[in-house]
Amino acid sequence: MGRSPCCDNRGLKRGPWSAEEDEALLNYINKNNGHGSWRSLPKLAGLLRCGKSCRLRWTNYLRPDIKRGPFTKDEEKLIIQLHGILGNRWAAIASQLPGRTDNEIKNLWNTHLKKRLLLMGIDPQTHNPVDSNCLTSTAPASLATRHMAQWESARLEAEARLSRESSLFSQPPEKSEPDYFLRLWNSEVGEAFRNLTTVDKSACPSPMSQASSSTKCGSVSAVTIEVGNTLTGSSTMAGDQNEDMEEKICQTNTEDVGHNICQTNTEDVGYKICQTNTEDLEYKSCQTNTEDMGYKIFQSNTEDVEYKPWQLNTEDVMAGSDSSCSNDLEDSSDTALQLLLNFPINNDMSFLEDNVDDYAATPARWTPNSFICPL
DNA sequence: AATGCACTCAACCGCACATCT
DNA sequence: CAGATGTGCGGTTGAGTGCAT
Repeated sequence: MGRSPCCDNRGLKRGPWSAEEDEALLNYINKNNGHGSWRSLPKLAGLLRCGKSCRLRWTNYLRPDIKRGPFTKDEEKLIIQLHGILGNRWAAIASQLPGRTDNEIKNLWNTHLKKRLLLMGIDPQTHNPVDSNCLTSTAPASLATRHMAQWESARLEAEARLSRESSLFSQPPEKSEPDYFLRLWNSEVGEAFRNLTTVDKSACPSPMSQASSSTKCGSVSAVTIEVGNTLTGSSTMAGDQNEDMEEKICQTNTEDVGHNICQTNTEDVGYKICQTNTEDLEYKSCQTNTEDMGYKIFQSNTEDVEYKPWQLNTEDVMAGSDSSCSNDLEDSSDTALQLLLNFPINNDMSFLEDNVDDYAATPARWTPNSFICPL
């Protein structure tokens, strides 16, 4: 490959692994209940490879929990969503896709997903619409622009909230906000929200595809989600004033989607993000108090189903799961990742249901309307 | 059939960070 | 605290493969 070796591996084998080498590596790891030191492993396992090569072979190929086979559409959608949040942090993205390796996801992105986004007129790096001059003649530019503008709105809103809230805590997630998103996503609140969306799927396929499948979701007339959490960044902070700050995301019906995110604080910072329908976008967001944070999650629909992952006070939270204890910040901005992953209702990725070849071959199918509401 | 091109994916490299001494 | 060592990550490469000419 024209580069100098990363370590002194003169005399060591390189290139594709043979079945014998795989077997030797597997046998060693199985015998020793783990790989131990990667550097010493090759000698101990009788392999003429460097430790790095062994580690790579194990993590990307031999590991027993590797999922084989092509990526599903859901996995591809999730990768695109996560990439919009995390960027090229393949390992972080892979952590959200059990059985998939960072290498695999990276390859998928570079060989498939990136091209698809480009064909849609979306910059795969920024997830923003590319310059109109660069759009292909067949790409639904205006649609991509609108969708990505919403995506960007949600992202900026979440980032603004993160930035604002990080200043409220003693240990702000300065080092890596993407990790913060992942912690949120993996926290109890995140899980609760995923459950909500899963339940919601029974009535409506997914938050992401609600717009595209609106005609099939007429029974759902109102969905309200509140995130409830009294957890604060400091144990000395009061946790019984949940009402002072609340988040509401309301979907009034499937045709006329509305989000109402309210947050007012002592500095009277106000955000407005409100989406009234698929064509007319408006978002509202206001924060009422910086000291007292409370989130509620509940979902009500025509059957009056409510979900309340409610945490009444700090002690309750601290006595909860490890994910709650590990980082208070996980719950301080629980709607941030939620916003990013579920907020842009119109961030329809139904194009994943069709392959690029179809798109290129029959651009007439890809009118904005058919993109929003595919047959 | 031979050749060239495009694509895929396993593997490599260098860097950054964490941990150890 | 500083240097050494180990590990993980992201970017990149190139062998293998399939398809078009």
